[in-house]
Amino acid sequence: MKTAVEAGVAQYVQLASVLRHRIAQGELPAGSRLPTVAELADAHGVARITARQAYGVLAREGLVHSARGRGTFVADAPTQRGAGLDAHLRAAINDPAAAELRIDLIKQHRRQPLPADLLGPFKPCASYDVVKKRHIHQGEPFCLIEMHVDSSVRALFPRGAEKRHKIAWLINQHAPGRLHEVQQTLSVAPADLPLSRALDCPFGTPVLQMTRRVLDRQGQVVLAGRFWYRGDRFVMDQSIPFDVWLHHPGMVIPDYHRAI
Amino acid sequence: MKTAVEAGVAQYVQLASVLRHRIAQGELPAGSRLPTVAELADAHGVARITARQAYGVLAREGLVHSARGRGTFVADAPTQRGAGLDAHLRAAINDPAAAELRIDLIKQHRRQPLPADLLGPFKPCASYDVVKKRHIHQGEPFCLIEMHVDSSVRALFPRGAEKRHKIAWLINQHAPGRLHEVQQTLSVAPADLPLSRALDCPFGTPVLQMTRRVLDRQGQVVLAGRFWYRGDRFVMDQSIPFDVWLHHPGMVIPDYHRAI
DNA sequence: TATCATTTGTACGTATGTATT
DNA sequence: GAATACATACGTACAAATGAT
Repeated sequence: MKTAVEAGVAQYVQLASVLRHRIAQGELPAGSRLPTVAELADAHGVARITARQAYGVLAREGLVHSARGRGTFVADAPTQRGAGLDAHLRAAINDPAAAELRIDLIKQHRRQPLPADLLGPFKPCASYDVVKKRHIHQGEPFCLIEMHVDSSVRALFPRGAEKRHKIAWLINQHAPGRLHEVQQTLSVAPADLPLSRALDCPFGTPVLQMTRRVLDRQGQVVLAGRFWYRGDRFVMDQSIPFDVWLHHPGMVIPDYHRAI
Repeated sequence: MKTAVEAGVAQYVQLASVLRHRIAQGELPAGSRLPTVAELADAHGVARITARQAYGVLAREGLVHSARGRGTFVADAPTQRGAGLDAHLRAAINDPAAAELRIDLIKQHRRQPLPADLLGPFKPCASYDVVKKRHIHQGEPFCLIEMHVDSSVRALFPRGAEKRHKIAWLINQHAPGRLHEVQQTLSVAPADLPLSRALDCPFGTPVLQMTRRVLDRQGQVVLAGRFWYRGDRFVMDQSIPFDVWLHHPGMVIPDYHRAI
């Protein structure tokens, strides 16, 4: 074999993932004609068989269909819609008060300590309740979440409230004014095996990983969580005052002091 | 072969990803002893060579080390590679005034109109200068950028200033107080061919894509840009006042009106 | 109808990577 | 480590379906 760009992952799988993404984003609209196998192969510098296998993967997923002599086409109703085009999914991700959202509780633990990496350089509460859950939109999971909530705040929630609402929203409802600042760190990774199962996406596809802390005025970590978003379902919208953005106060970067 | 859990991905890569995940989660703490190759192989129903290859992947990543006759162990300081621990790269990404940053100008155009998707529902300036560039850290590109700057503001910059400073910082220096609000949208994608070349990363690897608008008090788009970050070099740190985050004002989502 | 270019689908031979026993 | 089998990837070639001439 020549040089597998990324050893261990077949080229046709990688090529398929790029095309899958373009279809989901609407760059290749429903019904449109895709490049011929020869064109696709030449464009990416792979053998025709490899390009055809990539189309085969997408065809089995129902995203494209091929016809001898005519070409390969994007399916009429591509089932997978990217978040960029789905306003409700976009709201489910970005709106703390999002309503059109199903929550699938996986596991709960009471009165746990907060892991050191979630605490960071801040003050912990006495103990935390841990909630593992998935957020579901139109029957498909788009986010896996591990939440750590101050146990004493969690005690204020009505029974089963976590099944219907996001936790930050619940805290704001039952302890209004308590939360003061959101700190979050975003990064990107390929899905490993457990994650690809939890999010029901192919192994190795891009995933957005976020850790988030919500602090009160005293700098105590009231809420901390880890989030994993399916890459093809992730769109984050933000609006930040310029001076806040410019000075990014609270930026938690060890060993770094700006020279101004 | 038996049954590949996920076709197109080698089993040893999948197995390695499971172990990597457990190490990252702390289930397999630093210094702890891992199962023998035979145990690991039996536990997952794979051949011993396959299990050994999985350990080989992790060993090359510095996550584990093996010693003949003793066994395989989680590394003492599980070196998390990537941007997470590189404070200067992290600053190069997040700090508008970042200094330790090389800028590679690719192309420039003067007096262009602003593309509709970058303008959004806002007011445009008369014309924009376009700057295509790459940001380089330690000799390696980590970000490809296409910037559109209000031509009249750009005219204030000293010659060649774009080679040394980020553009938002330049605007703030030469037109202080002009910028008012940052709006950005983040999404995730696999790298297509041109992008993988520009960022010098393998085809199909995760990339973070961002579009950013910076508005003045009148709601005019003074600066707009598209950013593509290599996934393995991307870490974004944010700190947002809770009430700003809760109401995410200016969230630009078409066709969505919250029911409160 | 017949012919042609286009395009998918199938096949062969070879080489290498992966996985099993 | 050896023998074996399968998957991936390359190049090439050709058959079959399609649409246009």
